[in-house]
Amino acid sequence: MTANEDRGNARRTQIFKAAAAVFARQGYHRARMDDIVEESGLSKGALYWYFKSKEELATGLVHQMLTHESEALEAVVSRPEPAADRLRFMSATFARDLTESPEKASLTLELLALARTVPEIRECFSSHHEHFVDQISRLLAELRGTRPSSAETRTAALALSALIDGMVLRWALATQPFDLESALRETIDALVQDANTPGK
Amino acid sequence: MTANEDRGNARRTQIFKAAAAVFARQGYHRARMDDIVEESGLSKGALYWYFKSKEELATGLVHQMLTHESEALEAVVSRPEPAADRLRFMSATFARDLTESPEKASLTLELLALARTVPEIRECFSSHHEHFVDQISRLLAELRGTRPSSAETRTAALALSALIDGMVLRWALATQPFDLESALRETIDALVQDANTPGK
Amino acid sequence: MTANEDRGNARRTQIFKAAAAVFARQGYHRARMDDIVEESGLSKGALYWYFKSKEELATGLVHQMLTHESEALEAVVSRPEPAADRLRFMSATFARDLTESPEKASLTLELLALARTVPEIRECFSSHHEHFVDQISRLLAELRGTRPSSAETRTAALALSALIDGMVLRWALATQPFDLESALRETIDALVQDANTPGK
Amino acid sequence: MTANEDRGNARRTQIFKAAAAVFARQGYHRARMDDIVEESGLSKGALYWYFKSKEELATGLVHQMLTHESEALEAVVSRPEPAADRLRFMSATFARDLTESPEKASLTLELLALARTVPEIRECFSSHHEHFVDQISRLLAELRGTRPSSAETRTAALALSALIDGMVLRWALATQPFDLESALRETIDALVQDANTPGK
DNA sequence: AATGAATGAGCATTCATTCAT
DNA sequence: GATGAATGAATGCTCATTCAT
Repeated sequence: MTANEDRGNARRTQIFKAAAAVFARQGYHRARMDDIVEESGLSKGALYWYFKSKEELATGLVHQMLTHESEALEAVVSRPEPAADRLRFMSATFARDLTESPEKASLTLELLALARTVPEIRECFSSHHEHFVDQISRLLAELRGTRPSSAETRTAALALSALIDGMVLRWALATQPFDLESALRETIDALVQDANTPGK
Repeated sequence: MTANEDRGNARRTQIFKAAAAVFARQGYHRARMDDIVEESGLSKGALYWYFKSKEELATGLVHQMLTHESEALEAVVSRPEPAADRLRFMSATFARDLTESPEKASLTLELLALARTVPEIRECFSSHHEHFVDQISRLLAELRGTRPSSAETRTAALALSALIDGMVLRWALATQPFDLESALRETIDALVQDANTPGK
Repeated sequence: MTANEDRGNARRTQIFKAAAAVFARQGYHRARMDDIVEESGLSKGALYWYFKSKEELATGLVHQMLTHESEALEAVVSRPEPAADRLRFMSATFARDLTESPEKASLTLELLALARTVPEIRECFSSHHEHFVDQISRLLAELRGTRPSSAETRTAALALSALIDGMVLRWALATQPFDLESALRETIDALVQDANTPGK
Repeated sequence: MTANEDRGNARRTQIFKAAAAVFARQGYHRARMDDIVEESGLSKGALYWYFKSKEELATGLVHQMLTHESEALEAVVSRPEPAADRLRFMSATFARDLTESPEKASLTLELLALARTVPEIRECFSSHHEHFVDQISRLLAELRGTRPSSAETRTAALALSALIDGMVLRWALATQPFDLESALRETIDALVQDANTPGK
């Protein structure tokens, strides 16, 4: 029955949202299933009806989050504008999203730590990272006029994506807050300029 | 008595070592105090004689680790060689160290996640990050002939240090292992080349 | 649902009974939650489902015990017989109850000691003491033909209730056992006689 | 060596004082040996040099306290004044002492509860109670012109001593403080008056 | 599907006591 | 006699998971 499936999906989404909030706030290990139950407005039985365990819930959440993010990234990369603009747009979108809901960075850090211990989660992040590099490679290839699969381009793409992650990490932990968007923009601008410099 | 202090410090070091191993292996939350007790060869009472709680132990460990790391970095940055060489050397040392003992990256990720929840740990990382950027700024300033405090230099330094962190993160989580040292070297080389390019 | 409430109350009663037995036998501090769990036949989780902590369990137990005792006392005081008879009856009932289950005195002493440390328990005993004096005042007032609120009557009631408590205390600790009922009876008889003596 | 013995006794007294303070404040079970160490200004080793265990320390303390109290009582009872005055004086002294240092009542309640569990302490209190009744009997016998060993006199003495204990108990736990001295005085006065009444 | 009472293994921490110095 | 670091059994409480209803 589609009606049932719909309700099921709605429930799952509801639970993911609650779990995301609680994990971001308290961390995975300090989050009790009861906290998620309360946050979600459902009952404990319901929660266990949809997810067999806390770990499975976390795994599902990671799947969902990274899928969303990949899709968003792909949407940006596929736009018709010039590559440089798309790069800047991507970075800005990314930064704005996190600035508006900083708990996302927190949550991601938490789930990254969890990835060390839970192979399935690790797999998710690992392939997401690869996908991320692929997309950035496409952009950089256009920008530099190289093939996306060239070693140089992939190295640059890996560097850029690592840079973004590292910047977000520092931003999330910084005691003296700084503006993520401009920090990223300045860096990207410098790199894009290099890319256009003949001889590069 | 210095003898007592010495023994006390030896014990603390012994405990830090055990805690580092156990946290790296199992993560902070899955690590039981009994595991650390066993790993350290001491008794539970001794452990609690030196650290009031698991959290205080973790905090102490972070202090110690980051202090060591800062000192190591400073030693490298203060060498007499040309800035570019020091930069490469730093990156190589860093990469080799992690490649030889990959559990360090694991441990750091774990403790970074803990920083979100434990203010004192967060403070440690935050100031360590700043210190890191300071040192890189010194190197880049020499390299580019600018002042270490110039906005451009600091932005570049922030970017570079973020890049290193992000790269290590990806390396630690990658399902398909890659060579951290060469990945870092290639990136650094590219950047150093840029830096030497007139007009930069 | 009333069915659920009923079961809940039954559980609570079951736990109180077990806790009373264990506290009486071992004292509050030497009683382990596991002992109460075993005595109650429930599981540890169930116990903590109904009481958040050992202290809350003790507090609840005191509430229940003193409420019961107050009601019993009130029932006796409200009987239709002459005041002197009610006084004797009360004392005899009290003594017989304790003689039959001496652990009650033990338990009360234990909880009194706890009252020093736990404000809520102290409050319980304090107001129970006041209530006790009120009831005795009613009896003595009838007996002596004064108002229950007259200073003399209240002093006498306070004295009498203190006397009963003190006697029970000595009885509970005496190495050479004595008969609580007759000790109380003789004292009360002497006092009642005084009360009837003209000029009092 | 007497010098050593003296120091030993001084130490013991010092420890008793500290233990009394800590037990009164925190109760026997919540008092840690370390608390007593700190309060006494001695070291842990020293404390265990003089007392083999916490229980032995408590037992020794009870011995000391009750011995003091018995001696004080005996001193009062042996005075040359009329029996009624001595009775009043005893009660007043008793009340003033407690009012000035209310922690004594707390401490006694705590140790009474401990008596339930520790036979030696129980024995102490039990014989102290008997001694107390003996002394009161002497007073009442003089007052009433009976033999101290007559059943009536002993009953009255038991009642009076129970009354005092019970009153102190209530006073120690009362939420709404009352004046212990006058409460006792009024009661004693009433009883003394009775005692003088012919026919009693 | 949903509820929430019940389960019980797990764990951080405490603290009386010991003992090498 | 005195010190205080070290010991380790003991224990209150948590919380993921189950299951009768």
